[in-house]
Amino acid sequence: MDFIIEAAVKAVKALYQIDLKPADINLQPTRKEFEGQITIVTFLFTKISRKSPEQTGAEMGEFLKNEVKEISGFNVIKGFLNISLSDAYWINKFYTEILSADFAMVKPNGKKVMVEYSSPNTNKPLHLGHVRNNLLGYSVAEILKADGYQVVKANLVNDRGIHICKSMLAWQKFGNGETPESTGEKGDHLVGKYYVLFDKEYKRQIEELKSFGQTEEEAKKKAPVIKEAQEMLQQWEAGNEEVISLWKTMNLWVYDGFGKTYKALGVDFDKFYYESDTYLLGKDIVDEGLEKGVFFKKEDGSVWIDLTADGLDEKLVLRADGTSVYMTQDLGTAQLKYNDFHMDESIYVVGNEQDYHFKVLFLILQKLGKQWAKGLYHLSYGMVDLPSGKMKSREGTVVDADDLVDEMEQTAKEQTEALGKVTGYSQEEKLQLYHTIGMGALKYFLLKVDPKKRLLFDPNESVDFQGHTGPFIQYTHARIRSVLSRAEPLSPVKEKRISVDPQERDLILTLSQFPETITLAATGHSPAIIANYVYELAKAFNKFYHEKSILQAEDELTKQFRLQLSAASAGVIKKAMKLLGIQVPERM
RNA sequence: GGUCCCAUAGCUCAGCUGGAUAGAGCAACAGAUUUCUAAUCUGUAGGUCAUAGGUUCGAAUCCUAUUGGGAUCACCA
Repeated sequence: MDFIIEAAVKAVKALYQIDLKPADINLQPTRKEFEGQITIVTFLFTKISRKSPEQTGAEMGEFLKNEVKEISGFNVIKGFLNISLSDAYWINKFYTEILSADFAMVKPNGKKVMVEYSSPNTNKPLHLGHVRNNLLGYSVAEILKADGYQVVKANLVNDRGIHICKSMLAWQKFGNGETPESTGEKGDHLVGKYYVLFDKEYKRQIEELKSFGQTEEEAKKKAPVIKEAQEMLQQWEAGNEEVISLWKTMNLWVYDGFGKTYKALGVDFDKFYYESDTYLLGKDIVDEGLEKGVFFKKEDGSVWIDLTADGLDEKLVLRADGTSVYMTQDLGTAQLKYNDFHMDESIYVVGNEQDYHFKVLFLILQKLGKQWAKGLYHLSYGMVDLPSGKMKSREGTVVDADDLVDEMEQTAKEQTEALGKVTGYSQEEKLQLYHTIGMGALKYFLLKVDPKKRLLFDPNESVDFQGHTGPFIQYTHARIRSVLSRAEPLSPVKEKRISVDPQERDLILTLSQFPETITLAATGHSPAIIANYVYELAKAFNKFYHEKSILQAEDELTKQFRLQLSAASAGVIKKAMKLLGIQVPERM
């Protein structure tokens, strides 16, 4: 719409002899209840023109209409100049822009970005909170790709630490040699079961000690199982063969389980980092910081950074005994990742409870003079709550990711069967369809919301399949494909149509916004922008579909035009949904 | 207590760098199918945009304060 802005600048110059910058012109889409497609807000110009908004608008409208051939008409309501663009403009936009092979294909921008997401603990299965993380990370990566970035999807697996030892210990004590093979249980669930068992035993021992007169605090420290777990961690760090072997075995079980969940969710990674490899990193950065005077040492030997001047606190970066803390590790890992890929930007998809941590992490790296630190971004998202409150994996009160996937597929199956839509499907096709629809509903439900807002998930009410949902958009796609399958295959455009109906024009307008929407979503790191866009598109198509006949169009040229328009709509829907990690079926 | 985030219709959410009568979906009610898939479409009803000030020609949007909810301020990760 740059040509309108340019012309408006010209109009102000010609009418009122004032030079404006393009940024001074305020364009917005015309509201549906008014005639026109694009609106110039003219309140600003009234100061210049010293005339009423109505008169100013009318003068400018008249000038623009004469100046710009694409403008076919205008109307003025208060300070709003509503401009109608000619059919020829929309027709041309459709044939040359939207139907062109490279529509919404962005050229590589030469930038590399890393998206780190998922980052699970290997002591328990994934739950709904992880699902939000995975879907967000995957989608943001896809959106950045579509916007021209080279993307590295990374997963930093938290595979060591006291929490892992808890599962291991409980399995040793109560497991009787159980394996995923012997029980048929998914590996991550098996391990998670022992994590919960540990906690039960731990709590029992605490109560026991308390009954002997110990305080809660003492009991928590003295309970035999926690001591054993701590000992196990020390043995792990010392490289005790038996412990390492058990650790490897149980981690493999978990990875096998995670692999299945990732596959069901449709997410993947280019690079895995393991904390067992990285937990000792960062000490050289501590030395570097001490040298540069960014860090300082306290009497006990612990190393700190003073961030009070930045409105934050003093923060520990290395313990007195020389061992790492979380921050030490993350400093080291950030450097490692940069050394590996030299990316321009790096996005951490991590929950908002770590806002403070990342603020500090990025600030420290900047203070250390790391040039690449300015490309770091924390994509913070809100927690997923249940009506009953917070999810607690130690207590087993979580919405399990695998259960959720199953339930979604089951609901999709029930809905589909109730509608009688699966005649002529093979068993395999049915399962595939239920998966596509179930996941479409779940993914859309989680991604349409602004990431930073917390999300309330009611498992009983489940996820809707009607209205503003994934299946609604999938259905629109399927319906288009159905119409197209009834027509002859599309042939290259020989003759162009010369007029458009309002529904067609709205559809062309919406389609044409796809490229800018991708860029908007990429810069804002927000799949929600894509989700809301594709919903608008599906609605625009449904309206068109409802009011205009495609196969029974008035004449052959109109029919061809509408088929092309439908095909283009299906194409954009498919692409946009792919950016959300959602597949669209051919039939449903 | 310090810092950060959130608050829009009964419910779930949009509302871009300030612009028109604050929009969708669900739920409620009323309609549309001998016609390309009704998981659709059309209409009715539903709001003091948490509250109070301020900036502005104009504020849901920006600023300040207050209230409510959440997170964080670990030698846990």
